[in-house]
Amino acid sequence: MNYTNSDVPSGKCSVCVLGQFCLPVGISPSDIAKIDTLVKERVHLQKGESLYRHGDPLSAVYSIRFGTLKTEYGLEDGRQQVIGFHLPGEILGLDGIGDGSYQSEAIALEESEVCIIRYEAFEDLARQIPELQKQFHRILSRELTQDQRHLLSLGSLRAEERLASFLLNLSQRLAARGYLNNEFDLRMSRVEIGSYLGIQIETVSRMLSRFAESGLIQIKQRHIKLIDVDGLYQLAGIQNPERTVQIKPCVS
Amino acid sequence: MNYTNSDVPSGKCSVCVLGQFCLPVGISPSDIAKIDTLVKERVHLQKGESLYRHGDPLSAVYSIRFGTLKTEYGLEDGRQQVIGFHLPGEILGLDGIGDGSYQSEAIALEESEVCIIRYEAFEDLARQIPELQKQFHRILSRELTQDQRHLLSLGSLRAEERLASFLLNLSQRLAARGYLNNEFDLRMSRVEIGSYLGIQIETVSRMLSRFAESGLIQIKQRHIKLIDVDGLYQLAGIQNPERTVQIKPCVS
DNA sequence: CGTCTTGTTGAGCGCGATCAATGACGGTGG
DNA sequence: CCACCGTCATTGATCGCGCTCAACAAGACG
Repeated sequence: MNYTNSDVPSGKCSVCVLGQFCLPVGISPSDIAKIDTLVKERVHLQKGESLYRHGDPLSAVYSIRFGTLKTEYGLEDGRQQVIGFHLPGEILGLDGIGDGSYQSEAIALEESEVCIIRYEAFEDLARQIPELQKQFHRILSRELTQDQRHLLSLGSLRAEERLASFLLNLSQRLAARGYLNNEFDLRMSRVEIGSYLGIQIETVSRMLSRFAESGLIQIKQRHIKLIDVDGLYQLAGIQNPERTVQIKPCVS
Repeated sequence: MNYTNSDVPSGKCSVCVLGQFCLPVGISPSDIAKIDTLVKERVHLQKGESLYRHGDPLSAVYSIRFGTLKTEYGLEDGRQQVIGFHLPGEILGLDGIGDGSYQSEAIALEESEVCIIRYEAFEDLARQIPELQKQFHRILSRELTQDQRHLLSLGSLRAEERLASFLLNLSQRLAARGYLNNEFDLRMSRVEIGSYLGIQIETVSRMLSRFAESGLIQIKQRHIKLIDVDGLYQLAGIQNPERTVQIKPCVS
């Protein structure tokens, strides 16, 4: 783990391109300057490095500047469950607030960098800036919703449907960040996808091949291209939200 | 749904026996008095009634005074996943904060009563009482941890293990509230347990019968008695936390 | 008492797990 | 540069846990 204490412009929230997805949503420039004083340090992680481990005392929460991380939750017997994959602008370490120590482990899937948000100081600042408090609550709440969708997937969907909704969820989140969303690289291995979806890697592989055969996607190793997005939505058991938006104006 | 606007003593947080599990943890009596002015209304629910539905605009979060509720998350095609079972002192409706409308539906499993916590006013108060803010964040964070355990269960455990850890989790939460924790009534149907655990009701039934045969539990309809708690922990793939506590002093 | 809902138990099947072999890269050293 | 190796992914063959379908039992309720 490589700590960087940086006062260069790119280290400040006020000029960070992720402002619209990260903590500073809906906050006035003068208040963002206050956040700048709070978020001064960053951590640089190589692929495979841990940001925090289960049981580490909570001192900070983290926002991803670039890169991808996974969080996983382990059993005494060694079995591990991947809980989430995390993209730039997302906040990590929130499960440490409850009991003062992280419950999961966060590991970089590629070279990544995260901003350190000292938690004590952050809570103080959130009390001073109502919009910051609101945004933090929104982030926590959306994290809950994301986990609930994940629970629905593991509890009620078949392997095929889980994989389809996983790909679509990833695509949506990439799109929200302005990345190319119908063609991207999977930063996680088949093992990690399988763990996340509660299925075996052979099943992941087979389903991806089947999707490709059906003309829903193209896949070469970890590079994936979504061809028939509507078809994927149909498979996932949910409607394409973009379609819903397109149709609404016509009926109302 | 039956609204009650009550100024009787029992309606106040300051005298509520749930204070130690609910919002007012770690808050001074004078500050609890402020919470009293916020939490004046309650809702009385009959079995089967909804507290809120998916899409309802968020106006409040709720704390359970008595009774049990389930939250579930639905798919367009009708499939539903039970996300959680909720006991007195727990906060409901947190998934509505993210986008201003509830993402799940909360339904009473028995006659229940919840306190209405107007959300706007609550956020204001949380800014004035640092300990209230801290406690709220702890509650949100623990909710995340609970969901993560649930994900581990659905993603990595076999049916038998899921059921064992479900029973133990319920038992722990009942114990924390001072209820009898080795003998209690399941407030939820087999269908609801099955949905929660991502297995079919026949499997729930069979596993319970098997547990009873093995002498781990006694069960008659919805009344359950845990006989061999350590055995259940072993089945669930986790260690009995009470044992860990007992052993620790010896080795250190 | 019959009816309806909820839970239990049995029999057979199928989805996805498991075991196994092969293929595709990427890195490393000769 | 290619040969070698380790890791990761794909594909096939077989197995088994849990699903599905079905019949029956036990309460709950009018």
